[in-house]
Amino acid sequence: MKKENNRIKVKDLLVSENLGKEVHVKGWVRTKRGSRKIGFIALNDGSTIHNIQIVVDFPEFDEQTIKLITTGSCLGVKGTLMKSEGHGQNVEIHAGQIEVYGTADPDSYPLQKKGHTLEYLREIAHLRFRTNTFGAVFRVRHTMAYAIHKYFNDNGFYYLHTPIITGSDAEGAGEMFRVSVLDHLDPPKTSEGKVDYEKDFFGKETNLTVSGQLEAELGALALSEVYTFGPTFRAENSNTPRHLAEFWMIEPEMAFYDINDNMDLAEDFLKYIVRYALENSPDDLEFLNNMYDKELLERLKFVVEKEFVRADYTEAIEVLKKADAKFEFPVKWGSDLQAEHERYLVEKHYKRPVILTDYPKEIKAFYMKQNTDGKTIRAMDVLFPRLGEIIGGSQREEDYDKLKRRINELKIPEKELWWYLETRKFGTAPHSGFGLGFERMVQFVTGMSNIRDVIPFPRTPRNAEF
RNA sequence: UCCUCAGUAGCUCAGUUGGUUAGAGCAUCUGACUGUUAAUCAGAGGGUCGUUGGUUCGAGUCCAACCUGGGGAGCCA
Repeated sequence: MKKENNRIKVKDLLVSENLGKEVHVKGWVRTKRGSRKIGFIALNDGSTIHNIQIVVDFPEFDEQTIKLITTGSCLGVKGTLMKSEGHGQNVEIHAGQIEVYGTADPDSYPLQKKGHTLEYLREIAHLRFRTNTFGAVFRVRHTMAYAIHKYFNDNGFYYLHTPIITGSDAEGAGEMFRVSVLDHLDPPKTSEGKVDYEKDFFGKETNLTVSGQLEAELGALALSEVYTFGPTFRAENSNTPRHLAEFWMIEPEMAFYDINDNMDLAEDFLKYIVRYALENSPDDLEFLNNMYDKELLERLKFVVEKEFVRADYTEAIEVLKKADAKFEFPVKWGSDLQAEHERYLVEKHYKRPVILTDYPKEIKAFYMKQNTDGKTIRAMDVLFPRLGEIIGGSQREEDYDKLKRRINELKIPEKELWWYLETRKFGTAPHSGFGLGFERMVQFVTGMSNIRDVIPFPRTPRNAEF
């Protein structure tokens, strides 16, 4: 790879053995301190959470130039890499030449040397990358995204790009964002007075996808093992630290996997991502551990090392009924588990991640494979500490008649799903899959408590800034 | 969407049962200092108290609505 004009990244300089050599570094000023004659600049270029210290003999430089070096300004520095005379760092650069690329007026630059609240930084999301915290979070996010692709690639999965714009609301996963080019003040109308989407761009009603699963299934029933990893949209009015209107979802879909194979994959996959982050982002995770969540590293190691507990829904209900805890919502077979129930199972009872299976069919989606008892389906939810449900998946119903009957029972427009049903008509196969919300996984690994702090530009109700 | 807490200087906050001229730390600016580590020390500037309306002789403080943010819940990933 061609490198730009001999610049060396801070990450490499900090472990460099080339003491006494001339080096060129570029980055943004975190702090400047010192006296009349000597100054110290902490410079960061995003390659690592650590800064390189630039030592400046002020009398050797033009006073006007020195004045431009303030917190947030951008510099290129040529100088000599030296063993540091001070404590706190091994090496430092004694500046020979300083070029100021961009100034940052200290009076109006919104970031101080001192820490800020996450809420304040959220308001300046265009600049928050320049803080230690967000540098760490987004480096870890990248590492995890890479780990996901690597895991699937190494295991023979194909990355399938499912559509962002969809013509069906089949899954019923939530409220959708409509995609339309019609004049919303004066749309064309049908003779019945409704909006005439035949006149719209696609000739039908279209929305932003809520899930790539159904399309992924089509791929799996030919390519055997596929996964999607892309943006997903929900127009729900959810105001919580765990929900976004636009988030990234990972959805593997595998032919010939039953529910047990599915669980094995989910557990192995989650452990792989956590292990990969621990091994490849140790500095960033250590920083987050020290600053925000003292038990973070311990918890991550725990997840990697311990086997997840597997239990079925009915068992979980029994545990909850016997539980020595007061719940706001009643525990009853047939109703969905509430957040408090999930938390009790994971944090109090089993004390490790839990995979729950065989839920009542009434509370789960139409495409899940029905058990022979006529009451439950082969669904599995992976429950994590702090977050609750992090993965939802199932073996899919591969029987044409059963699937069609369920679609009709739930009054889902069968016509819209003709293509989905055809896979069960021609060469159907047992298959399974699951969905993982990427940001929730990043939350778990970074320990950030608000999901808005693990995606660069969060989209939430009444907020689409940047 | 519901419950709950909050909104005062650039940032983080204090502000007593309603009472004269609204405070602190940090940041910024000026000065001092030859090795600092969120440097230190001295001084200075900086406010329509979220918005609108109301109660009152008098509102940062009480009331109402709205806006914004945090936490919890629902919906979910």
